[in-house]
Amino acid sequence: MAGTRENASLHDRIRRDIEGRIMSGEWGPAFRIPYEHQLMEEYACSRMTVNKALSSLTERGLVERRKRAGTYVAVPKVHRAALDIADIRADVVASGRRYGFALIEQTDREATADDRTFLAMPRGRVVALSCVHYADGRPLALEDRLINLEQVPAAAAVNFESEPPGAWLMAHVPWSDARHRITAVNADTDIAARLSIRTDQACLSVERWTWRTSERITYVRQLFPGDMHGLEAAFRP
Amino acid sequence: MAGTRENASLHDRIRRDIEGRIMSGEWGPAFRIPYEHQLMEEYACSRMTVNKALSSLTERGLVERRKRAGTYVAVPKVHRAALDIADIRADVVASGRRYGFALIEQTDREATADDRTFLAMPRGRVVALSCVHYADGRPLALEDRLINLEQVPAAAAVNFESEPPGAWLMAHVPWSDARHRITAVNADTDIAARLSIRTDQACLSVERWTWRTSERITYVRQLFPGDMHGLEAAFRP
DNA sequence: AAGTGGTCTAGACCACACA
DNA sequence: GTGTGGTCTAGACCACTTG
Repeated sequence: MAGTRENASLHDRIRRDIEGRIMSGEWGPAFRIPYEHQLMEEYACSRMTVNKALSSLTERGLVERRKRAGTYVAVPKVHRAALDIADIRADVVASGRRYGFALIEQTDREATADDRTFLAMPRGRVVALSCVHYADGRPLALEDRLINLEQVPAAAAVNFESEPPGAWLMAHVPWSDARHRITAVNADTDIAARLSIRTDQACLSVERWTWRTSERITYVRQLFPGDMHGLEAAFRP
Repeated sequence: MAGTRENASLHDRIRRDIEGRIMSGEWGPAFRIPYEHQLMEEYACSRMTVNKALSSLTERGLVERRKRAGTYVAVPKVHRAALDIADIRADVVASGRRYGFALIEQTDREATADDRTFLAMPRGRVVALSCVHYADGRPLALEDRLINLEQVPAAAAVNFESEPPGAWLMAHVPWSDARHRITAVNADTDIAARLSIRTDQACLSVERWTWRTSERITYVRQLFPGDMHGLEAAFRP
């Protein structure tokens, strides 16, 4: 077992040790991990240090702790993946491609019935946007967005021709929560025309509802040609 | 500000307080959060307690800490979403639907060139599986899977007609890391036949490579009809 | 040079779940 | 009851970074 990191804190080393034993299968699911007092002796440290390591493992879902019973290796039930959905412009620029942006439509209107559903607002004004993101000159994504003007009045004064709405919102509006829905859809003729793909081409649809406290800030649907874009997700943050 | 939870630990309350100030926009991006010593006085507690709250916020990506400089509200750069990809059988059962499973093919073979690429193995034997998952009698997903027999020799003796491979692996094989790739693809005639959908129907493709330490355990691709299945992701791990 | 956060200690009391 | 983990204290030393 070469390659153990030297420059790590003690609680980090304890965590890695236990993690290693779990990952290798040495300590299988439902195995009872030594009590904190035993680990204290083993590592010759205080209980807080041991506790920090075990708490970290609990947060990561690798172990389960029950008072009086002890700490057990968890039986994994799901693949928990961390999906980093970046602002499209930042994503394109970061990958060294040339970013382009075209605003199709920007309207400021009293919320329609659909708008009110998507933004869970009883009434008020919204900004509705349609735009296309380009990477190296090719259409990368078609974006349809609603912004709740009751929550983000400043959005009414922004000209989204110069700055993509996602980037503007990310930088100017604090948000606390978001839900994503990822599906696959066939391009209709309109979508196909916007994205320069054939009708019926499979597209990845990423929908996102963004909250601040209990109020919805924005709803967005981004459509990516299926052959041009995939979401990559790594296991656990 | 009603509704503050009473039965929470102190570090939890501190974390929520700060979280609330950030979410509400009161403390915007790049705002300097009070020093730990100030928070100690404000909450009349020890530094460790304050530190625990701030460390938690750091892990969640809401603040950034720099020695000598202080703690600052982070500028969010990505939407980090936690994607829980459950074992399909568990998922179907949990949603109250009837689960069905059909094994199409199970072969035990010397790894082909493709197999070796997917599993990053120089040589050895693999199990290759094709199967269909059903929910309430309708095809929900087409699954193609490779299992590295060098790493999971027990898989050679399993009859996957009675137990879906995903469920078996989840319960029997410890794994430490996984990568996911999510794309949209058009169904070819073969896929369409297996899933009882029309050719060209958009499908959600979820590919997963699973590691244990540095060895790859399994590769799987699951295809869901785009109109039958979406992935839901919540903000934050 | 000084002040920040990172880490750690050696105790302590408590709630809770199990025997 | 008893022993577990959950939480907290009042200190301490250190590394790092910035003024």
